[in-house]
Amino acid sequence: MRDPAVFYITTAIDYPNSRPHIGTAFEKIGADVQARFQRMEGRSVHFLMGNDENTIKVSQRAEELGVEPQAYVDDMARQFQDVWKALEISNDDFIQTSQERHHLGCRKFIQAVYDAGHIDKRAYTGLYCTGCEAFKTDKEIADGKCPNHPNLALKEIAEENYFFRLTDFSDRLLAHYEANPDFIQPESRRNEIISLVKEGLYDVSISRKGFTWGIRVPFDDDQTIYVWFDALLNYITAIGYGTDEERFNRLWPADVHVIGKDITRFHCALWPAMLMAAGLPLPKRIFGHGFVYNKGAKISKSAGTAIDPMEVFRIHGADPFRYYFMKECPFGGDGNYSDERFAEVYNADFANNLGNLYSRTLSMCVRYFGGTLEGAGSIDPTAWRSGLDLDRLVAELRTLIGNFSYSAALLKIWLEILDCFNRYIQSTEPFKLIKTDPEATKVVLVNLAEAMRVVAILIKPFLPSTAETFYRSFNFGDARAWSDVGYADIPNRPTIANLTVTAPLKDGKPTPLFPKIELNPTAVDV
RNA sequence: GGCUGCGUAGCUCAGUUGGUUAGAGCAGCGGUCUCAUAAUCCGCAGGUCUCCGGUUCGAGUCCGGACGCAGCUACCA
Repeated sequence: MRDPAVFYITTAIDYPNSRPHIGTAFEKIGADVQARFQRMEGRSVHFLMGNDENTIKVSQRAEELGVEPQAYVDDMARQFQDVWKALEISNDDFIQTSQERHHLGCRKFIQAVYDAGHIDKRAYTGLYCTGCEAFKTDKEIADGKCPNHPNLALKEIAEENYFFRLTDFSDRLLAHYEANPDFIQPESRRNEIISLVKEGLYDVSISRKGFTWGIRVPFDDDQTIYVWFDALLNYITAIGYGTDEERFNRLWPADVHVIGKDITRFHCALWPAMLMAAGLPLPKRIFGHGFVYNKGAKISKSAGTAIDPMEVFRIHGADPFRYYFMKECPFGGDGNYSDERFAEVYNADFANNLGNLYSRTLSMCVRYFGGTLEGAGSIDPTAWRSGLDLDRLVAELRTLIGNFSYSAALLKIWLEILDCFNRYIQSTEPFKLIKTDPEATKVVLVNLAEAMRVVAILIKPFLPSTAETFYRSFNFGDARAWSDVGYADIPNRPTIANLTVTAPLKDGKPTPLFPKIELNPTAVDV
């Protein structure tokens, strides 16, 4: 039995044919929020990401560029990781499927499945383009021709390939879905997969002949392992399958595979069947997230004013970017991006609300008390949240985040915590109170500082930088290190005698964290 | 063509096993405050829940159909 404190989470590995785009980023952010949250809950998290490099397209692309495939994929892997780092993705590992650990694990796996009798050799018939020197799938064919070589006729060629007997696992798969209702999420995806399997699966071709880039089939040197059979295995080869069994047993099975809704079938049908064939345990959960559509940008692109969503975080920072997608696009469903919508959300939720709370709180502490609230430790800091059932709220948030309901969680934090925070200031009016009763004002400000601390913890999984900035704006870290703080710390203020503003100030005022986006006045049609 | 999902306020979405006047945020409008990034706070307005039919004492919620949108249909998140 695996240690229940371990939490192993993965994302889909990406094709390095092009740079990371908004869809891939959406997935990584969603998985990252979960990873960060689980760490805060005290789990020993292992968060894996990677690139899918054993495809024909990689070798073709490398050839076009005149570089070695390995050099090409290494460069792309570096570029991907640069982006993930800029988005504050906290993955613990990044696998490239061209790495030796993956090759060794794949060969061991396919051999095990072969030995167990689930793989056999059959004729594969497909349309072959002599120009590309490759088989073409239906999708790659336009009007019966290869789009790259429209003058050449496609040839129907039969080739001996290895097939995985997926069909044999239909009943066991259905039984597993039945026994484990949470295996596939959200619910709609689960229904789709069940009906897919009920309609009948096909045995799948898992090898190809005559390629040099890729993983050799151990029991047949002429063949390389083909796409999905190789790609899915990254989840186990990355953690030591075939190279470090002790580590593998410590981490497997995965707690959740975070994937796009388009590849649920591979993860929910093929992958479990492969694991069954090899006698390995199945992952506990597979979450198929939705897609982000880029409607607004498409429209404004023609006007030449579009900002590539992937540039947004370079302009406004990773946190507003992360917030936008986690709040505006329900993770299990689809969402949209547009420059206008981004600006609206940013201004309303970041500039006017979150960032402004930071400014007004710190500025009053500095202005009225020189930045130090003496004797804060003996002041009750719960008045700001009177009328709010914080314990209940935190419990709800934990459930929501654990279920990937990020947009609902963020909505709740803004609506119930931040609004409560603002209303407390409004009702106590410390800016008036200071003229008549400095002691009472101090009590209010100690409460505001405490609200800052609570907000910092609540937003930590979503907005790591902002959360840290909030927490470090007072000297809370002297009593409880930021890196250790989790939702369990929310009810317990660390014991600090004097609260001090430690945030950087300029002319006695904090620098606005999120300067408003000035909206271009919309052109008026006359 | 087949399968799946969706269609609720100007925009983005909540609406639990059908049950009282359909909810929220943003945008809009009016007022208020001045600590703060002209932010906050209070209030107002805004919906024949795509359409047609059915089941029911009662339907946004269930059933059938129409229209529209999206995804998948076996190697693109």
